[in-house]
Amino acid sequence: MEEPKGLKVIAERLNLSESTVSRALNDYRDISARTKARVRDVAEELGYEPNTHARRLASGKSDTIGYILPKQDGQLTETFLGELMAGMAKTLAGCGWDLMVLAPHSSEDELAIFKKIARARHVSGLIISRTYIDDPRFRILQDLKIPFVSHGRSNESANSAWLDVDNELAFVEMTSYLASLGHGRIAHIGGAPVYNFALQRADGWKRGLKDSGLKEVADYAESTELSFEGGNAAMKRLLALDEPPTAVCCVSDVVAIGAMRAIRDAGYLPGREISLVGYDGLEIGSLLDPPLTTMSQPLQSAGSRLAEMLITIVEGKSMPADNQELFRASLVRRGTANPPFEGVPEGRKKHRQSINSNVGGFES
Amino acid sequence: MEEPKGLKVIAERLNLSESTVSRALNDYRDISARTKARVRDVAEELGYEPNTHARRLASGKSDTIGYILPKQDGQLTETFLGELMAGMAKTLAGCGWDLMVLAPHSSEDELAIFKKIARARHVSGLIISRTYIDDPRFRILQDLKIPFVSHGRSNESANSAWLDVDNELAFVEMTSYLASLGHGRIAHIGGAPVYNFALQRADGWKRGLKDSGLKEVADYAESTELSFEGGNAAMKRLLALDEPPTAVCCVSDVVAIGAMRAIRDAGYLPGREISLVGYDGLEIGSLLDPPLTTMSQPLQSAGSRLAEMLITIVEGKSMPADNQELFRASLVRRGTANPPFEGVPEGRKKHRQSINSNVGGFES
DNA sequence: AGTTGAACCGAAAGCGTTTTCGGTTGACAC
DNA sequence: GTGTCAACCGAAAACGCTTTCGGTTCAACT
Repeated sequence: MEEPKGLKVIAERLNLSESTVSRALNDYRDISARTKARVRDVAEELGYEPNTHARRLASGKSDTIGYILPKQDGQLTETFLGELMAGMAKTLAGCGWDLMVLAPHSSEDELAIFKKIARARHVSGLIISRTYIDDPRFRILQDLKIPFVSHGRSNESANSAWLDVDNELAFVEMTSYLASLGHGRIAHIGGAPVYNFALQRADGWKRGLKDSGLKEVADYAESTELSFEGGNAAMKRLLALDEPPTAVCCVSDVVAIGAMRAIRDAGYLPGREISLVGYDGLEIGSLLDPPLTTMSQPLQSAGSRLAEMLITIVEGKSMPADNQELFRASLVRRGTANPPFEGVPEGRKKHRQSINSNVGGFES
Repeated sequence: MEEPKGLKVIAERLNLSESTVSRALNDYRDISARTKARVRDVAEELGYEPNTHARRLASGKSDTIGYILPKQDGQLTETFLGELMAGMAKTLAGCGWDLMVLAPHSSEDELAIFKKIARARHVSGLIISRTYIDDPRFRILQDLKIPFVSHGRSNESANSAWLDVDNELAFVEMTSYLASLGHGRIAHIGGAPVYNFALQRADGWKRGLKDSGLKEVADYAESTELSFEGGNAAMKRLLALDEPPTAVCCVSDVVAIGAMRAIRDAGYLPGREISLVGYDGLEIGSLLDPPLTTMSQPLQSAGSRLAEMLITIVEGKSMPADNQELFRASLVRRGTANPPFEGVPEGRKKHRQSINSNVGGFES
């Protein structure tokens, strides 16, 4: 049972040296095809698996990349983690690389992790997400010479590698879509202006308004935290305006769901008196009543692409700045975006009316 | 800039041998306290970080555990991944261990991963989840002598390590709770009877019925896939019964949400004519209308505990069978579980009534 | 004075690869 | 027959750490 493993045994079996076996396995070109074949056969037969640590020590490579888990501050914002990581892990595995996850407790902890990696080099590249508009991590990682790619852009990302969704375009489309339905008073509930995507989405909304020939009303630009309560509160403020919007672009599905609730509580029906569109494409949105119209982004492929990009960078096959990709979100039409309601505006005052009587009626 | 790192420099600086430095850093007891302190100081000053691969090669340990990502077959079932993994990663990091994630494409691929690990030993332990009632992985991992702990039990888990939620107890409590509210006709929408948790939850429901002196009606035991559609379909079947239940225990929140929709579509209001309770404690449930009553399980701490258990097993400090822990789920009272509706049973025929008029009214 | 035994530390042998550097062939040309 | 050049392969030195095994020193007992 205690068979001595390693290159050694397979070398002895073939009367070859260990170095030859090693080079055969690694497909060096100064080994004859015949020898390679013989080596491979025996390796296969013996179920040989090289010792990862020895290999990495000798080669000086780590074949490992790390993914920094976003802090679990929000609640269900992490719905996408599974898919994203699966995407990364699979393509990495395809290249013989490993995926290590790092979960910093705090920002200082994150920095400590960076420093450790810079020295120990046991992780040869990093993927970060949840980028801020001004994100110090870009500078830090560059200074530490740690290869990385970010899921999301930043002001600092001009010459680093990133993959992002075209948030601005998504919100241009979203806004234009609502305008094309006939809406003229389109508001925006955005996220805290520290996150870069929040900024981009707000910009997209503004551009969408302009493209549609609508003017931007200052009161229609709300900003809130990325939560149900945040969306709820923001929507309440919008509803309290003298001239409330007839449609709302929400920075995320969660915020949109909060807004839906506020709309309901005010006696309206989301998608009828007030249309709204979310962002993220959460499955859960389709279970709502009415189902939430939203923009969805690719995740599995994003994870996969992030991994690919990082590998080429780590291997020096491409420069970071040459790896900047924009994915595109796509509109998922469900039930909450419809032409403006032509009915009695007084509905607003009747709080307990039969607002939900046409459940599901939008989907048919 | 190219300072030679390693034990060597710090040894030279102190006129010590590398071996002494190594042992000082690793807190061997045959090194004087004074020397240890000096070594540590210099190490600190130099920002020394041991080379992971060299260390692992020499020591024969890998200090790494792997987590097998559950297959992404379902849709939003992976909501918990972020929290769980954060829990694992953090406690592992505290012990100097790494977390590697593995994402098998298929069952065969999973097996291949196991085999590779068994040989390469670059991962010294595994955490698996989504256990089946008859789960071949337990045998395989034992045969391959790979230390592991499962998140969830199985028929095969008698003498292996696991951490699970007491699913049965949770459903006993859930059922009893509904009974205590006055319900006499309590149904169950369960999951596919391959998953162990599905079985346990069904058992809990049965025991809960018995404990409450209710008899088990065969028609009330539904089984379906873990999705919105599954819950929806199952609920429709229940509603079509001559004597539909007045309350339903659902195997998951997602299923419960599907069921809610079916209830609505039939012209009832979830939580009024028909009560229901979900399971998982998804935040999203609180955003529904009415908010979903559910059982929630601890996740971050589960991840943390899983990691702790596995470490002690890998280090040989405890036997797998001595690491079996049952966590407890807790009832989250929201809006969908209430005393039986005393109103007109004819409500059932009026499809388009004002069913949503008392939105939120259950929570005050 | 001799013995014992902690208490400390150094030398050196690994750990299992990769990789550089030569060395040995044999073929082919001159 | 000497030289040349590929084509192949082996020896051996890393890689940076851990760990075993002794060896020295010095205090404390006989």
